Amino acid sequence: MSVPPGRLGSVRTDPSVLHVDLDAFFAAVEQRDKPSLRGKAVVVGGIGLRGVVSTASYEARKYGVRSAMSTAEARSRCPHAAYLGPRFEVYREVSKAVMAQMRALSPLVEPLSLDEAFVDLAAAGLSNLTVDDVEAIANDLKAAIKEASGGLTASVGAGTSKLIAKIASDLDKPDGVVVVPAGTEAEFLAPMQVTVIPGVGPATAQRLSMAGVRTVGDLQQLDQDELIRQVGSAHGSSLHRLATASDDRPVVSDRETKSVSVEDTFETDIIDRALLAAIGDRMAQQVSQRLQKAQLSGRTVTVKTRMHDFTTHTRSSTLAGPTDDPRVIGRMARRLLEDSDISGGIRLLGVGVSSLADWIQDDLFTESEHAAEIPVEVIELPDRPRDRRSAGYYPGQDVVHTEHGEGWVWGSGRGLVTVRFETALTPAGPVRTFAVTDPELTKRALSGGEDDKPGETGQDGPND
DNA sequence: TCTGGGGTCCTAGGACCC
DNA sequence: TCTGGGGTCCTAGGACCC
Repeated sequence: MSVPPGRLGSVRTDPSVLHVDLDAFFAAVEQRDKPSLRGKAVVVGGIGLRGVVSTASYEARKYGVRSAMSTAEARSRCPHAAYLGPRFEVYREVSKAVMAQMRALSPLVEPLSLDEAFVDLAAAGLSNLTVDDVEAIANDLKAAIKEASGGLTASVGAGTSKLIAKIASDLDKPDGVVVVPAGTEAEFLAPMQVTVIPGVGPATAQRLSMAGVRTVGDLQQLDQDELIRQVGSAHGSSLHRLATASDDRPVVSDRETKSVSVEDTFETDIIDRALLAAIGDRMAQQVSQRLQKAQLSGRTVTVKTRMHDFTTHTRSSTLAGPTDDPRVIGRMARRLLEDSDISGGIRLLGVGVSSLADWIQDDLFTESEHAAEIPVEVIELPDRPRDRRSAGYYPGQDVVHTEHGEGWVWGSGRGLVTVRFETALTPAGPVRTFAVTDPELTKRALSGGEDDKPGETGQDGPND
C-alpha cells in the first residue's frame, strides 16, 4: 500500500538546494524606478481591454489582485492602483544582475524564469551544511541581490531537493528564508494541500479529490498503481516520487530551448483572412529574428488560433530540414492558416517553430569560406513527395526545383560540421535549409573532439 | 468584469518501417 | 498470404508553470 521505508527521503543529505524567488518582481522594479509608486498599489500587465495581470505589488494584493486575473477585474477591485504595461528589457537586465549574484555563489544555477532560480550549493563544494549554515548563506545571497538590483528583495527556500526548496521559498514571502532540515521532508509535506506540488493544477487536483486525496499526506498513502490509474503514467509516477520526498532531480543549468513562438490577442476578434495573413507574416518575421539571434532553426511550424469562445486550435507542419527563413516560415504559416476554421472570427493568432534539435543552420553560400568546395547536385522536383516527411518541405506549386547535396560547412564560430543541404528555388528566390548529417560527429566537433568513439553512421538493415 | 504571452511536458492515434 | 509487435515520427490537444 504505502511506500517502503527505503524509498522515503531523497538522495541528498544536506539542504543544499536553494530556490530563490524575487518578490513581486515586475512591480518591485517599477517601484524601484519610480519613487512615487513606493508603498502604493502597482499592477503590471496587459492594460488593454483583454489584458491580464502579470504581477501585483503587495499593496495591491491586499485588495485581492492576483497574477493571471483579468486587468478589468483588477481595476474594479483596486481602482486606485497604478496600472503599467511591462518593460521586459528592464526586467531582463535586472534579472541578469541577480542571476550573476547566484552564479558568484555556485557555478550551478538553473533559472526558471526572469525572477526565479535554483542554486546548487553542493556544486560550489559546500558540504556537511547545517540549517544555520544554509540560513547564513541565504541571507548573504539576499543582501547581495538587494545590492545588485537596486533594492529588490527575494525569498529563499532551501532543502534536500528542488521540490522542498521551491515550496519552502513560498512559506515566508516576502523577504523570507526557510530552510527545511534534512530528514523532515515527508512530515513537512504531509499536511499541505496537493496543489503545493508544482504540476498539480485544478484538473489534477479534481481527479485526486475524487479519489479522496486532498493533502500530500493522503497522496503518500495512495498506492502508486492507483495513482497512475487516476492521472496517467508519467504524471502518476512523478507525483508519487515527489509526494514521498524522494525527489533526486538534479539542478541543471543551460536548458535547451525547445520552441520559439509569437502570439497576440486582438482587442476585437478578426475575421478578415487577408488581415490575418498579413499579421501571420509579421509574426513569422519576428519568430525568424528570434531564431536567428539565438542561432537556432527548426523544422516544425505551428499556427495557433483561438476562437471567440476561447477554444484553441493548432495546425502544424514539419519540413524536411530546419529553417530560420522568414519567407519559409511565413509561407507555411499562411498555408496552415488557410486550413484553419476562422468563421466567427478569432481573438488570438500565434506562429511558432519547434523541433530545434541537433541542427545547425547557416548561410552556406554567402558566409562560408568553404562554400565553393561543397558539391551541388540539381534534381527535378518529384511530382509528388516520396513520403510524408518531404511533403511539408516542398511547398506545393511555388517550387521550381530543388538542389540537394552533402558537404561540410564552417558553422559560425562552431567548427566544422557535415551537412546535408537542400535548396528550393521559388519565385520569391532560393530558400535553403540544411541539416547536420551526423549528430555524433557534430557533437564532437562542437565539444572540441575529446570523444574518440567513432560515430555510428551505418545503415540499419532489416532486423526481424 | 472573462480569461496574456512565453514556454514545457504528456497523451493518443495514425502512418510507416522492420 | 495473413497477422503482429515494437519503435519512431508526426499531429492535435490539454495541463501546467511563471
